[in-house]
Amino acid sequence: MPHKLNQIFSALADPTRRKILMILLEDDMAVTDIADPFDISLAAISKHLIVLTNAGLISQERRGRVKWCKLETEAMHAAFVWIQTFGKLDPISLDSLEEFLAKEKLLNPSDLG
Amino acid sequence: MPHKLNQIFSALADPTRRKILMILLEDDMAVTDIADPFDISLAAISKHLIVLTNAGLISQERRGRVKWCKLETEAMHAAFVWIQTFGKLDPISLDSLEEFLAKEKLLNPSDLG
DNA sequence: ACTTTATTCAACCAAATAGTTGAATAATAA
DNA sequence: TTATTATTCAACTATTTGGTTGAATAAAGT
Repeated sequence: MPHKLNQIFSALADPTRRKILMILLEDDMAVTDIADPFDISLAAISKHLIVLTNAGLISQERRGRVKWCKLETEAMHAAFVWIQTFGKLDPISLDSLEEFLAKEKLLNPSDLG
Repeated sequence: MPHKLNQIFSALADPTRRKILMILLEDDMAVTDIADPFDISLAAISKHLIVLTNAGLISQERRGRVKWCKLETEAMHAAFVWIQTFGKLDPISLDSLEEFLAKEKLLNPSDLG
């Protein structure tokens, strides 16, 4: 029973897992399809998905022999709220705005990792 | 040279480090004073502070024999922006931009007027 | 000069992490 | 039934992590 935030931030700390989350932004997906753009084994991806599931960042539902993965927003929101509550963030920064716009345009997950 | 977000999220994943950050919200502090409320060794705290420093979440400045630690907001902001951007990637919308700006302002109410 | 205070270093340990490979399970297709 | 496909399990490895202790360094204070 580790604190949820531990698991959430820990899950987000890995670039492969962040990339998986971005891929899932596009659509719900099967494990094999998620694994496709990566160079690591399917078993490794499977483990990453378990970590993401335990953190509550995604959910997995088996239908037939395929396990569908979908984003769950609540956990990410919890992390967001923690940071927001923490406060002390800069006032409107042009930097972050530019970064935001750049990323909006790209939509290439690998560029955001 | 791991990705900055790796280090930031990884640093935030540990409850001791999150607590240290909150303590530092109150004021800049020396290592020993930060360590006071914890039950672990000073050396362990020292290591945590190095992790936080490497992530850019705090800075340390030696004055005399005391090393002063202070929050640095930029790294936290980067994590914040990443999460926020994550939620907004789906549609490229003016709405999301406006929302982005609105939230930026809300973070620091004193800048509103 | 000696002592105390503040912090880190070095060596170690146990547990966790991210990866591998090969076998196992489970559902569908031929 | 026999393959094929989708996913996980098991066992292993290398690296990282969070902690310990005791010694080392550095700057004051007396």
